[in-house]
Amino acid sequence: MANRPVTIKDIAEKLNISVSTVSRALKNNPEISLQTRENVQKLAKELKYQPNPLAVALKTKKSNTIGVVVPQIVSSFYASVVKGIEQVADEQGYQVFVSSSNEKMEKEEKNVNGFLNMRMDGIILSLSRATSTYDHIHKIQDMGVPMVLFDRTSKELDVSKVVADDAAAAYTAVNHLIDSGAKRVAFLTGMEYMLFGRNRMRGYKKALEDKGFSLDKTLISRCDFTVEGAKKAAMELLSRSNRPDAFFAISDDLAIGTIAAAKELGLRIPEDVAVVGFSNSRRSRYMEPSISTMDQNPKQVGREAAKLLFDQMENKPNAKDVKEVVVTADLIVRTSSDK
Amino acid sequence: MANRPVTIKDIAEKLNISVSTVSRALKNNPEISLQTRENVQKLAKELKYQPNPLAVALKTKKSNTIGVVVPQIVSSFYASVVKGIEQVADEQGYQVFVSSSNEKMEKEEKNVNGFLNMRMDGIILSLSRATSTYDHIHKIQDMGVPMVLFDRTSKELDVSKVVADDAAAAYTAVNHLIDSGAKRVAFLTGMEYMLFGRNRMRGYKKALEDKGFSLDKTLISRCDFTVEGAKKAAMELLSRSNRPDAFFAISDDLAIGTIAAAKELGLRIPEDVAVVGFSNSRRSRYMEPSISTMDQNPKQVGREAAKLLFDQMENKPNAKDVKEVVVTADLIVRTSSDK
DNA sequence: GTGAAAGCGCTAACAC
DNA sequence: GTGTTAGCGCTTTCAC
Repeated sequence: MANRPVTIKDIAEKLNISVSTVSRALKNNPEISLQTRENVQKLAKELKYQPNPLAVALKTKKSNTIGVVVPQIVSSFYASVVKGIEQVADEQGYQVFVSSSNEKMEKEEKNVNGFLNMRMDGIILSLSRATSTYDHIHKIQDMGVPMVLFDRTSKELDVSKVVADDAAAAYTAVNHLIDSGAKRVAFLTGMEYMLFGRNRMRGYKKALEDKGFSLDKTLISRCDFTVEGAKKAAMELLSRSNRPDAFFAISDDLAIGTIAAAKELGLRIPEDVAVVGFSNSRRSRYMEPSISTMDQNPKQVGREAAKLLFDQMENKPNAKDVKEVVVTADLIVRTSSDK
Repeated sequence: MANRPVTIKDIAEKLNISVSTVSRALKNNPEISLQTRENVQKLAKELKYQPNPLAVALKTKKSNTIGVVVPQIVSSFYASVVKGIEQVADEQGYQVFVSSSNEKMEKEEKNVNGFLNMRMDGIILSLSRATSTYDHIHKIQDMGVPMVLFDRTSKELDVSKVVADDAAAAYTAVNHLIDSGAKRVAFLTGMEYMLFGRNRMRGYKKALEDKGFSLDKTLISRCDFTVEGAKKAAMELLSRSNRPDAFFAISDDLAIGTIAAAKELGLRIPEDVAVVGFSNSRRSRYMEPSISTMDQNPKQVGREAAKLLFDQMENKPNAKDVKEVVVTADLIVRTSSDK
């Protein structure tokens, strides 16, 4: 048991050469004779030699790893973002480590420090809800470690970012509803403090305006951010005499609630009331084949963030510039399922 | 920019003492005079000294980290398990690193090797669907690294495991339905190769038997593992003259499909047809307040796995024994929502 | 009570 | 083409 891992020194001794020669031969350094290189590589394979990344990192101050800090791991949005990051990191031969802040600033700081201490070569992070000071973020910058923020960012931070264009997505969604014949599009949103809610409302209003509709404030409804809350709110709207003929709901839960309300009232979807929901997860799309959704493209967010990070790490021209990438959501149109 | 991290040596020089003294003082070693200890610790704080875990790990062959390999990160089940692991690791002062195999054996091996190379002190792993050989698992054992398997395990592996008791959960669920008045409980499951499906079926049959019901095979329905598939299957069952008055569905998607079918047929839930679903995610529970679900307790799975791992790491008596912990699911009973 | 020295596994000047 | 040496930041004998 407890096999000691084989080191470069073991190889050197067996071959009666020096460790530096082994080190060079392993990296196929042309200064070393082909003969020696082959011998070394062959033996390394036989012995199942694996370089000790700790030693390498300690020496070179590079670990070939990147760290990702997300507010929560139990979230299909963040999970998909991570997947996107992993894809491009994989291509670059980097390992990805993920840790979650659980929406706590304290944990976020701990995670960041852990990554920094581990000498990770780059950090991708989405701020926790509780994060109010940015010392740990500045520390990353002070240490010269490449960093990219995504989704939950802050204007106060002078860092490259990847965000979703919520207003544009809402604009697309509402346009789609109107183009499909809707005359009275309701907007179902959450509490006012939600930034993306405000942005999506902006897109909603802009779309109405551009289509020549006047804004009917009674069609805007706020509810708590749950299926039940949405259902209640939608029930109210749909029970009116001049009920809306379409809904744009800013989350998948709200869309689900809306559908439930419509069904309970015996309204057909999308004939009587069309619905576009906003979605992070595939599930909500499958739940109700008759509604269209805006897909936030979380994987794309991850890919873009990773690309930005690698640009910085590779020190490409202008890599140090602070960039902001906007990922737009896709409208996934579903036609009514055949019964 | 690029602030060089402060080292033990920096402290030693400023205080005109040796690095070894600093090292000892930092760990509050009583051999060092209180005076010196205080000086060192004070300066360390001022300078924001952070030990370099790479150097420590290289020297001590201990990294104070544990690695978790999951088949997928986009899954509320695994995400919750990770959360449970993080909770107990946190208490022990360990950092947790997560990586996902994406259901590929190749990636799983890579992840394991990465963790091993990083000298992680323990590994918690759930096998990918594609894993067919166990060399990488045996390697962990050969290196004497503590390990715990969870959820997707293998009888061939002589390792501590944490699993869910699917049969017991199904037994509880079906009992609940019968106790609530059901006379004809349907069982909605997926393909035969799904081990947990078979186990849940066992519990279903056992519950019927213990309640004195004879098994009606026409009430067992297999469908593909999607909402639509379930809906179709449930429609068929519910359209019969002697339709079931209750369903036990082995996943949340299947429960959702069942509900959709019942509603489409104008049947009330739970009055006309009661449903118990199996669930990993909170969402499905909120979606339909009138159905009860079995909650797999994923967080508990994580906590148990971590506990088992730390037992091994701390070399407690009998720690080397291979243990198997069974986590049972909770029945979450929901009563019909008030309209 | 403190210091000197060795060494963890590796890389990279600098020799020759 | 290859070896020698120093050193990354830390811990840990072994001295005194």
